[in-house]
Amino acid sequence: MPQRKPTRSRKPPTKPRKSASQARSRLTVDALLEATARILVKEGYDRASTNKIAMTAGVSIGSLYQYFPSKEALVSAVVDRHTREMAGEVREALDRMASWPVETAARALIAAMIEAHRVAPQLHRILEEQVPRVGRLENIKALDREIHAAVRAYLATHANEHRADDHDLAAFVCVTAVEALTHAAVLQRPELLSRERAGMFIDEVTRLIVGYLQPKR
Amino acid sequence: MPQRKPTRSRKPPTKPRKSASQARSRLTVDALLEATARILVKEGYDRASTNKIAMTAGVSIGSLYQYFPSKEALVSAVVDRHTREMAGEVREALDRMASWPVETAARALIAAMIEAHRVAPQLHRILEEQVPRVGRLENIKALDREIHAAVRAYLATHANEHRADDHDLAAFVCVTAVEALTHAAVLQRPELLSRERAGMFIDEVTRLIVGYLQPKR
Amino acid sequence: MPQRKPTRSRKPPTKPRKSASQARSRLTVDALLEATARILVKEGYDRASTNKIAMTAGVSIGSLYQYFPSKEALVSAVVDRHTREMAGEVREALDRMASWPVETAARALIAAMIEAHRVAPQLHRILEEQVPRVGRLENIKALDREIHAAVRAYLATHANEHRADDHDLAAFVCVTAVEALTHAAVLQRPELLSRERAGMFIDEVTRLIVGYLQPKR
Amino acid sequence: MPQRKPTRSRKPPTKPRKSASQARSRLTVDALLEATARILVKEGYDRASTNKIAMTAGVSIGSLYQYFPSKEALVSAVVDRHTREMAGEVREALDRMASWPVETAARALIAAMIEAHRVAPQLHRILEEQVPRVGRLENIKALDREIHAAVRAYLATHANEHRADDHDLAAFVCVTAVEALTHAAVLQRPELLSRERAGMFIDEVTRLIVGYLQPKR
DNA sequence: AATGAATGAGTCTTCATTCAT
DNA sequence: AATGAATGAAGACTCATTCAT
Repeated sequence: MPQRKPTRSRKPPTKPRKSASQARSRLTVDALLEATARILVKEGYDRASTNKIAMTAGVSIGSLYQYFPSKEALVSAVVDRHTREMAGEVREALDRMASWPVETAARALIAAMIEAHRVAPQLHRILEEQVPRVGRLENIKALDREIHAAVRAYLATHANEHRADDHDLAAFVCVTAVEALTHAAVLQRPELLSRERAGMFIDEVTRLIVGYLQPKR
Repeated sequence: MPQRKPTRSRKPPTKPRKSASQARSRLTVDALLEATARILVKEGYDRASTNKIAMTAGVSIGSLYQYFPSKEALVSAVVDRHTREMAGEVREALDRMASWPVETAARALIAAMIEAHRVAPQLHRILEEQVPRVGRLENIKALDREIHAAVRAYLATHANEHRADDHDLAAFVCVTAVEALTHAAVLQRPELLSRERAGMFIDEVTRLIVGYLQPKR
Repeated sequence: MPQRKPTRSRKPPTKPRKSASQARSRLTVDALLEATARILVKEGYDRASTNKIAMTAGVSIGSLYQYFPSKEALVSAVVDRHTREMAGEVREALDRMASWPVETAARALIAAMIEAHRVAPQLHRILEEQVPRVGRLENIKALDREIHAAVRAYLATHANEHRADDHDLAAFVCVTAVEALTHAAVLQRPELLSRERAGMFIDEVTRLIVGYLQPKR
Repeated sequence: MPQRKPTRSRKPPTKPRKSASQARSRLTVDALLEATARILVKEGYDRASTNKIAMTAGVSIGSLYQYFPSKEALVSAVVDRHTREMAGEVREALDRMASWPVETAARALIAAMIEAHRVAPQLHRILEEQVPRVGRLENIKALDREIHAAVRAYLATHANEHRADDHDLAAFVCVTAVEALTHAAVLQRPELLSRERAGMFIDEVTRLIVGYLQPKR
């Protein structure tokens, strides 16, 4: 990622310089985000110095500050990117499952969340643990709320397929439990998610949710 | 190792000579632990400077270092104290419930964990999130493992009362879910734990666990 | 490892682009070494705080640590520079005198050592006295050993011109004595080294050495 | 050395308390000087903290400051004691040798100086190297000057037994050389001073001095 | 636009010294 | 007199950020 970009472009400046420089900017920004993520994981928030990040990105510290006005802004951008990446999987599942029966829906959501957590589990942990403290980087929580709202909506729509009265509370219980299990599995018991055993783990969590929501009978 | 001068004065003093100096030390240490906890919560680990802690404790920085040889030692002492406080409740419940049927046992443990989390929820979060990174302050994790082991043992003993085959996995699921819910409730939904609603929340979590473990029929 | 941008501009620049920044660095480093030496002399090793050094150098403390990773490294650099400066004179004399008769050789070496000590006598003292303790900054001792070895070799080669049997011991006596006298003269009796009297002092020390080495008859 | 002195004296206060306490004071002061010397050698001047000294002496830091108003005063006392101890040997030799012929006198003085340096060579080094810088602890230099004066006087008295015109200069040369050799031998070549070889070393240094002072023919 | 030298507030920690007990 | 808890100035060093080139 210390991209050595061509100092001179092959062709006579047919294309507007702006474009060229924009592409360059893009590369620089990407390199910075990449480096930040990597160092965040390796060193933790406070030991991740902007100088080290710039160096790792193969960029001068001056350039870093050209693109991000502060360390916080930089980390914030990493959070954004990461959240966006995770959100995709989950949102799709949420959309798809809207009309499915409880067990199928639960299984789908759980699988999606596990998948989402696999994107960058260690980065996820760091961001979740160390970043909140920095300030109002509510970005991650937003996804949480989104999921929560979707699940609550699902429970309302499918009210006759489960025994929960308080949909908000039930959504809280389900989402919190699934998140925690996903998180813990990825970070503490990765072996549970191996190709062979992942299905079993999903079954188990599904059972937890289904058992909880099951019609009183 | 300087000389301990005679603790006893000629005649048994009416009041236990809690040795003025010792009492003073105790106060200083307590003030420091208190201040550390408070600042840890308010500022996070890295923003919690020893100077600020000393100032908040109304104690000179020199005194701080007289009692704690480093920032880490100070935080470590806070962790110890906090863990000890939390552990009491939970251990008792674990002991008591050993012979109880699943539902009763689950309810007891859940109630105990909620109670334990009420001691200092925000401090708990900070310690759990930020302290590991500092070092091998495994103190908190130890409690976790202890609970996990106890639950696994319980499941083994009561094997015929539930449907779980893999006791380790089941314990992982139960403990992780209960912990997460407790944690989340305390931190994000304190209203769930109000006098009137707490019972309902406990019911709900108990249902989650019981539904998960219930005999297949 | 940040990217080295093309050092060459399109056309060979008229002036060697001593890269403004490099020149600046050089200046900073020099200022720091200078300031360190000065403060070392004025205050001694431990009173020489890095902050004071930076201030004296007209440089920020941050810059100091940009170039020297620790106080010890800074002092070490001063030692290096000083030793290198002193070594020149002496080494030349050692080379030259290899084939000369005892008296001439002694006189040459003594003169060279006095000259070497004149470079920065007070700094020399501080470095010699206080720096060893800090670490294995053996840099100065190395010069000593070098001189000692050269003198021993000289005595071996010219064995028939003197009465010493144990060349190692004789070298130890000669070098220690000459060093001490040089040192003491520079520091305690600078008047002995004034233009008019320096010759006399050299004569005297030469006599000491020659008298010691003289053939038994 | 953490002397446990009796808290209550055996006998009814027949003796004036003052005396008792004076003896105690003496002991405390001695313990402090001893501890200071030891720590000075082991840790160097700046790392020798008064707290550590007090602890080593088995005395409270408060007591230390009762007897010595500052760290400098404490070290100064150690210097005094050490100088006094060294001075004895040398002064005696200086007295004795006053009427002796050059060679005998030289040998006696040299032997005495070696003996003096043997008292506490490492302490000697520390005091000589690190203490001057602290301040006007001229105490050691005083002994030097005393020796120098005595030697100059000797040379004047025995003017016809040697070739030196400038007695001051000759004394400077002799004393500086002998001191340096003694010092260097003790610290760097202790093997030279072993029972068997010490005589040889004394011979050698004597030859240096005698060769230097010998009548022109 | 990029560079990287420079900045300096702020961090942890030590230690000589004071003073209430 | 002794004790040792408390003090706080000062030191080495880090790192987010600025700015001249």
